[in-house]
Amino acid sequence: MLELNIIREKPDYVKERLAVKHFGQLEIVDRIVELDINRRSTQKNLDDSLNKSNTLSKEIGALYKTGKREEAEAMKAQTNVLKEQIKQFHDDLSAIEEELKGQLVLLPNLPHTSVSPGKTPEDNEVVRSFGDLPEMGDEAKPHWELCDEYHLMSLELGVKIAGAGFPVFLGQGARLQRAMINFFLDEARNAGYQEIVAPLLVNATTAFGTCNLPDKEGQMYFVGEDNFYLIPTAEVPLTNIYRDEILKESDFPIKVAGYTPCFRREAGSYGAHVRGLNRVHQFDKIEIVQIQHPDKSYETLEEMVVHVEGILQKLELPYRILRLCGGDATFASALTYDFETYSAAQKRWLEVSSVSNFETFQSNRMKLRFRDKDTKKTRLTHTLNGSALALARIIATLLENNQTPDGIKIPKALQPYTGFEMITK
RNA sequence: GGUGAGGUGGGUGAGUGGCUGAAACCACCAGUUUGCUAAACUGACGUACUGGAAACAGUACCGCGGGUUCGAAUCCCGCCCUCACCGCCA
Repeated sequence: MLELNIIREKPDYVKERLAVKHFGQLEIVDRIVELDINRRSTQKNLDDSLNKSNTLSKEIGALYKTGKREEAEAMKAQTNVLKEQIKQFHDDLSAIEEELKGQLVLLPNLPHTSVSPGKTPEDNEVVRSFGDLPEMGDEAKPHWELCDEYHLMSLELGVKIAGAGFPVFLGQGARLQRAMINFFLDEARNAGYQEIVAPLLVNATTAFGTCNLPDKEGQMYFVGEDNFYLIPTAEVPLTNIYRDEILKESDFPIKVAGYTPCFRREAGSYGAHVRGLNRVHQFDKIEIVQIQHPDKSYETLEEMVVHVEGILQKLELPYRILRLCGGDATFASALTYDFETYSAAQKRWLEVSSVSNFETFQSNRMKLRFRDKDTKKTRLTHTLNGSALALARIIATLLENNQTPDGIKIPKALQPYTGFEMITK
């Protein structure tokens, strides 16, 4: 949620930046400015009326105390008019605030100045690439064939147990998965992140805090019986740990990491390129989250990018980093880097990580503040997060790129975790 | 699931209709004292909104929402949550 004072002070600048994200409903900005003015004058009226009412009440109390009953009774009549006014102003204010919040929640975050105004994924800027693309020719098998051949994963079994898009990992496939989880968590811990195990079900307030509600409501599984949402990413519980907090500057940076399964309905996204593990309803992910001082958040973003790169390099996977253009960036982020690894058999890049700075967009919703040591006032923090890493697709790439006639090679860094060097039949 | 108790500031906890935005104590912060540390002493010490250049002033908030009353942390109603015991259970 954008900060109201930016909209109030620089509505044209806000519109200009929103245009970079190809946000069409710029009239919302004008409506917000209008509502804000109404809100303030109504607030003033309410406060003034309340002030009169409070003053009268005190006088009445004093009169009773000194035994002047008749005078007190006479004064009570005056309060009736005030009471009606107060009720009216109060109702008006509530209505205005409700609409204001409703409008505010519709605006996406303003993009960072480095974000290009492109529209589609093709317009994303490749920041850098690493590693040589594997050349395997046409006999390279896609990971879904490899999974069958080596009995690593079954989507059919998932259908039997749950439904389409719920993979069941088997034997060496399951062990590979567990190895990666441990490897990624160790990497995060070595980089200074506190490891956290958080709930997989969250309430609506939490989902709102990280902007998953109302913006992406249809993307989350909802447990109606108890009004819980299944988390689409650990970002949701991990960031909300700090909701409604006022931090000290010495608390920065807060670095937490957690492994969780992630649940996504992925409504409406079916087709040829979502085969196998490319897009599933449940996958495992290690998420890193940082809460940082506004002056340092972009340094932190770079640090997180370097962290993800380090993992991909240890896994010996060719990757590239994209700076998302305005049209492809997510609703809440100011700047996002996507990481893609190249899958040899599918001959395409697969997104395996997304690292973002949300600036104050989430913290404003969460009322996550810190006390500025100079001004002593509270300010909103910046929040950042990134996948380090998302599992299902990493496994897809790894299987495809490391296939040999004798089996599938496990990268050296992972071998201590898997306990085997090669996946064999 | 059943029964009972309770939700007050960072923490403990007082407060049953006006003098309470809220005692006291603890913690935190600043300072004094002190070879250092500790202790002791002094002071400051909630959040948000509105008006104001600021100083400052007004308003709201004692789980949330409504109600009674001139006036509610305090009385009434609904909801949420927590704790204890019993039952069930990994």
